[in-house]
Amino acid sequence: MLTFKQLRYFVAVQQHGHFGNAAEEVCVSQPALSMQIRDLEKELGLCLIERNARSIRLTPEGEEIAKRANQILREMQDLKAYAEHAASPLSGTIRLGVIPSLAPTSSRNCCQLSQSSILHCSWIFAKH
Amino acid sequence: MLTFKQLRYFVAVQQHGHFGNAAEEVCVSQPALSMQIRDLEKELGLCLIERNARSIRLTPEGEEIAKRANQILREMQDLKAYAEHAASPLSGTIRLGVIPSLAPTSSRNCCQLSQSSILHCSWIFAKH
DNA sequence: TAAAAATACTCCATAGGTATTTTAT
DNA sequence: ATAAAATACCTATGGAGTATTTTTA
Repeated sequence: MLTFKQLRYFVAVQQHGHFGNAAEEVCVSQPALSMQIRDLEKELGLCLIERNARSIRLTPEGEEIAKRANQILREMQDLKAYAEHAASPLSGTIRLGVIPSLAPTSSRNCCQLSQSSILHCSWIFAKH
Repeated sequence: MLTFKQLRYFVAVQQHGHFGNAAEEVCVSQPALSMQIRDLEKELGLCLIERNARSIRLTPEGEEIAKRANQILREMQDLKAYAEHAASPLSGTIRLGVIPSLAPTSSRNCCQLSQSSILHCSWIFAKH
């Protein structure tokens, strides 16, 4: 099955043009990364990388796949970022309650409290 | 680590509103799917699904994650589709050679061969 | 000859399956 | 009482590491 790991490793290879360095970047051994790249090529039925012993170059198909992989990885990061944001205790819809006597009638439901009022407020945070 | 599999299983749950049916859809047992969903929620630090024994509903965060997951899965499929297309023996840039004697000088590099000429052609496909 | 990727081999983590339990209606 | 998800437990697959080999410039 096509996996994110494979895409991550492949993008690392694209960026470094070097299996060893790419492996270091993603914190695995060079053989581990090689295997994942191999599985990816097998999975897609494509040769993604031209190996020339001294240097590495992506095939045209490899370039296209890399572009798409990068996009997918970005969206994955966005998803994670959204989750972190949503998980934060200060996120979500917040209902803010103020002791009525501190807020002049005219300013209820507005942002018209004096500084001293604010200093004496009871802040009631309710996660939506 | 956040995985493609987790997103697939989660989207299946969204679509079926039922762990068991979702599991069947993705061809794994219900416990296997439950575990992956659990891992996903743990990974994201979010509750994605409200379990109410008789029914299931996504949380607001779950809905948002599902939307993003669907988008990612679609791009993943696009990537695979592209790969299949690129892997096809008839894809890529094709250079077509014709025995000169069969093609009138005037029509070289054009599509002006007679039917009989075409029938006698040597077709030379060279994958770019 | 040297640098880099591929291969061989071993080990452990984890994904998945079956059986069972828990929970809420 | 029943339907559905969670948990427990076991097994097997495969992913990762180390050591080594192959390849080509």
